Amino acid sequence: MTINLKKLAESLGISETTVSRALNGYPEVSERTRERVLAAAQLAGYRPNPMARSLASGRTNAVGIIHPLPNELADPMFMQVVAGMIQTLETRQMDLIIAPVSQNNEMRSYQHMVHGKKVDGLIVSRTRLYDERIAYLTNYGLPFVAHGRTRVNKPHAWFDYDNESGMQIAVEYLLSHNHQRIGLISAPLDMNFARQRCDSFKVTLQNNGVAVNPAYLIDGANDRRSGYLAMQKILEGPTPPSAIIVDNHMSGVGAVRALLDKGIAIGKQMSVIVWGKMEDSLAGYHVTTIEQPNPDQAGAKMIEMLLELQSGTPPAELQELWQPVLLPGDTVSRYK
Amino acid sequence: MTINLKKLAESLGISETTVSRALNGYPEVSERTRERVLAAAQLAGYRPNPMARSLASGRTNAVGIIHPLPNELADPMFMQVVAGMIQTLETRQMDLIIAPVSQNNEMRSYQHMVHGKKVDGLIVSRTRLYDERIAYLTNYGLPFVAHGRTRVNKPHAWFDYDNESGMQIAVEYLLSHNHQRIGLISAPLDMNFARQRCDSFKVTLQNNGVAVNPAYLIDGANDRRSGYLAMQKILEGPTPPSAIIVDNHMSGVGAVRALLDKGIAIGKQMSVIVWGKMEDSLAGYHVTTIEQPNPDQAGAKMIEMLLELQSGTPPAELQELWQPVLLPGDTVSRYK
DNA sequence: GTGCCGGCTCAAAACGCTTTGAGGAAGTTG
DNA sequence: CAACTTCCTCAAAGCGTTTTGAGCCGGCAC
Repeated sequence: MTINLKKLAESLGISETTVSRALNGYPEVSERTRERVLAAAQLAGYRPNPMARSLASGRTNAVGIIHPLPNELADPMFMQVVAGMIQTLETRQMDLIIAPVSQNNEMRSYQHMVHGKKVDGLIVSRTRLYDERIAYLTNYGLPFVAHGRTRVNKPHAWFDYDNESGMQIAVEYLLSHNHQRIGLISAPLDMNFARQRCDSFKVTLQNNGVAVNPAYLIDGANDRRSGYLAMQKILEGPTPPSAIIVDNHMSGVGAVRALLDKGIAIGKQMSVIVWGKMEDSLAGYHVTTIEQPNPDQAGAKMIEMLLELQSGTPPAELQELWQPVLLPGDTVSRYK
Repeated sequence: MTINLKKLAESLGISETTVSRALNGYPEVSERTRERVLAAAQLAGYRPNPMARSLASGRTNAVGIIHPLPNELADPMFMQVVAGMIQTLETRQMDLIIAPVSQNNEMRSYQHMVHGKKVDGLIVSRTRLYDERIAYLTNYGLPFVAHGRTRVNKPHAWFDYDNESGMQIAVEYLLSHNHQRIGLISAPLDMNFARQRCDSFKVTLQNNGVAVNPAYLIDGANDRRSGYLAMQKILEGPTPPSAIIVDNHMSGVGAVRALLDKGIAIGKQMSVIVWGKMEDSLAGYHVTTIEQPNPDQAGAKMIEMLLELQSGTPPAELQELWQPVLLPGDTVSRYK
């Protein structure tokens, strides 16, 4: 049926070894032979069987990313990161395998991928404070790059945007606009990014001599509904804040929606900063955001880090922190 | 390092054959032996190597779905479909592999997956009128289920929502609200769903004695920006329509945004129906929509169809058409 | 007691590739 | 011209499974 190495070798009157080497660019093959082989392979439409290849070589030429459904994939920024990864992988003829997974089976999925030797390396997204997955991968010895840091004893490779400085910028921006009562809507605090942002939020306020009001701090999920509810709850208090920071895109969409529903003038009655690009989807508002620039390059960077890891660079040397920036919109105004 | 069949068999003093059979539930193994094997495997933490398994058996226990980046994945309905697929696959211990792909390399990706024998079957999403992918898969003989129909000579398995009837419902709903000048914003017409909806749009109008005004028909991409521009263009005409149907979610978001920006009262000055769930993201409006119910069950159904296909059911018997429904919101009012 | 059948088990041959270790044919050196 | 390289090529041994075909053993029918 399909053509394989053996047939190809036979048709050329050459051994399988030589053909394999010619195709894979090994130096111990004469130029003349290589050309003959390549031409014949091309002509015959030969494609090596990846299963056989991995079985024999122990490599898979694929990197994986395991993703909780369905929320996460909806984040436009995440998709751009993935796009960047793919582009980098394509140039190296490697695959990206996204294994989506329903909430609870996450660890099972990791074990499956790792133990099943489906991939040479893994991208771990949305790191948690104490991350079981990272402990597992470290222990197993499979190369991986974490999208976000985590608290773990052995150093690992990670890529992250600076959550602390980003939050500091946001808070100080609001302070400089005279706001004193500032609220924060967080993703679950066992996620590392949420924790870091929350901590930085508190520290920055304190450093500026502003007391933190616990009633202004709400953590939920990172989805629309949760953002909506959080905003509702904040508005119900006796003295609502004059400005709100939302630490993730999806909750941001929900929170803005809650304000709209309550008929509150965004940017006038209530200033809003959301973490993550908001596009132009929000009711004519151009939301002031903390952005993580160049997500596609971030994706590319993570893949490059993974490849370096595979070629022996120690994880401790592969840690990358990029700076977020504040992008002013029309949802923050001076408090009077 | 890791344990394999051979070691397991040795430790039990049994042949590899028998162990393999015991684990895979073949009947030619005595109950006593099977129990011993299962216990030992469990204890040793044995997991068969999927590469070796596929190489030997020719099966992969995985189904694939190739997805253009980045737009498509952002559609919330699509994510629900995927979630449904995963759940069904999990019960059968199978994997879903999403291979994201940058726009142009789509065919290359298909060839890679198919020829590379990475999957036992494929879900083809967003079918086009004349679909190269489907021709390729049909020709190659790999089982696949198309999400959407296509024009092709050999019958294939497909799942679809009834585009014609859905559009008919939408148009007649507007007609019954006294609208006569009705516009349509379409996804690219080489996509099957867009074509069918557009055709049905025209037919329904004509059947009701209303002439089709070509100036009211705009097709673009299925993304936000395109929807925004399309709506702008429609509004610029000398006699804009009094009602608009948008045939896809992403364009719908953009189109509504355009109306907001122009300060046009949605549901009063301009009635709007969008195809696909709009959630609660849109500026306080509850958009009237044509919905495709139970997307998760749709995903499950598609996987089941694929499995049936693999066990020999002819493709012609695996064609499923579900009915969309109109969900009234507050963006359509009676035309006076 | 012979023949046969059913229930278990096994050795060996795939599956399609990579990699190792060996070796032949030139070319180079003394 | 022998000895040593260097360059290229090859046969064979894996990689970890599944699957095929054969064989053994006990029981049952004649």
